[in-house]
Amino acid sequence: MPKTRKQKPLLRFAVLAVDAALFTLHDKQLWVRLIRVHRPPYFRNAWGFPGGLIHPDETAEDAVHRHLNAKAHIAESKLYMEQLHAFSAVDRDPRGRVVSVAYLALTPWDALSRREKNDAPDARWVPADDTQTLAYDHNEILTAALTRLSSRAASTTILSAMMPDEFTLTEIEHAYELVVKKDLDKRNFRKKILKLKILAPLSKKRAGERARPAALYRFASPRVVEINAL
Amino acid sequence: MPKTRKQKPLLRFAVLAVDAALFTLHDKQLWVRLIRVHRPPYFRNAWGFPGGLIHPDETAEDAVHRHLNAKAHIAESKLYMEQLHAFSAVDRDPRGRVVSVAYLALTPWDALSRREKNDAPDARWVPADDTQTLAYDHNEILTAALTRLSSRAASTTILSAMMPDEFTLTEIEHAYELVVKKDLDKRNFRKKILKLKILAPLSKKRAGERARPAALYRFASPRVVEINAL
DNA sequence: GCAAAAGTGTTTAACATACACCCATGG
DNA sequence: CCATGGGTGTATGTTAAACACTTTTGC
Repeated sequence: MPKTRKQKPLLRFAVLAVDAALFTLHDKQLWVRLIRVHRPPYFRNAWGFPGGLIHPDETAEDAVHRHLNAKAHIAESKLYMEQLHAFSAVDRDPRGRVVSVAYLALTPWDALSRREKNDAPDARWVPADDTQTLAYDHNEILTAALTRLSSRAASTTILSAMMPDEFTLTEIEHAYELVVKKDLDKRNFRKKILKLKILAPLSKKRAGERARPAALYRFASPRVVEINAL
Repeated sequence: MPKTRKQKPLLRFAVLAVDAALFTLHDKQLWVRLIRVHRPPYFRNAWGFPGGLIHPDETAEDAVHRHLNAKAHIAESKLYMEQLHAFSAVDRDPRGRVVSVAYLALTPWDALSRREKNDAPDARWVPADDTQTLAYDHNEILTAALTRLSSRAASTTILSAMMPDEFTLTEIEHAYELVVKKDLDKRNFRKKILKLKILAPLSKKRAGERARPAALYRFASPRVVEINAL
């Protein structure tokens, strides 16, 4: 991270921005969306979260949607968002005083268009635990987002916001294991998640996988609800 | 709550403020600190949370301390604070675009000076579940603060921030009952809280209460830590 | 001696955890 | 027929919840 220096603020008042840590599950990994940050002399070809200023006539949530669309090429279909934290360290942006309201955002991989899935010169998906240095205080935001994601996974159905419409019990077990970073016992996990009644069984199986076909499920409710999971 | 109207913003950019929902426990009630809000023509002799603008050279936390001191006459001795949520509804302040970062703040009653305890023309303590209409969107902030307080009480030692240095098991049981709004079983509560090892017994009792003297305890750690309480 | 609050144990049900083998399919 | 991942049950320990009487003090 470039060193930030105490300096005369460029702006008389604090400016308000948003940042979004957007995650998705794909190919047995947790991915986060990064965009290129090129702000010489402070950041040259660095990467950070999509975000930007809040307009006078929009809420913070509105601003996140707008910037995700413009900078990260992510439309808001099936996007789940919750506010994470307002980051207000005086020197968090070397250009001046910018307070940022950070959001945790989730989307199923399958809900993304081809353009959204693919990397571009100015936007890409990277593994969420890839410990690269990000622009501004975005490493701090990333840590907060991963911590929140993990704790919400254990107490809500938040993972429903990253799962495809249909999935097997093994797939959702892997999703939990990725997010809470802990191996789970297959039999105990299945007993527990089925007893919670948050999944609805589909009357079909996924065949053609050179192994025994797995039963398919979907989340019973499209909403994120509190549970006592894990 | 005064009706807010869509109107031309007075400011070109969003202005950043903080608000603090400050609670304390006293006399078997949960109290919240309110200050007088007099902003004609929008609010005349209304009440709301202490708060105000963030200066360019201070963090949001700094601003909360400053405004609590100036407006609510609360110094920061033994003040516990955690960020609640940034409220960004476009019309939340009828005077113009103001985004507010709200904080949940707690203090023990005993840590307050006489001036801080007493009501004044511009500041007073009111029962937290007193359903009066507050200025701005402060009823919404109050609801969020009470919900957060209750859920944090069940999963952390956050109530230590409102307890006196020494207290009886009955007193802390009443604190939990007030905050989570649920009656607890005396025997089960004592077994559980003692097994958690978050309390340290003092070698004295509280006598002179025209009943059997009660053993005194303090919190073993001054920090708020995660537990599996209640 | 009586009013008031402190203190104390047991039983039952639910849940968490640990653990290993057979099954259905594709190649 | 074999490699792959799907699917299943039991035993044990821990925790949650329900429940009532005796003790110690001040007045």
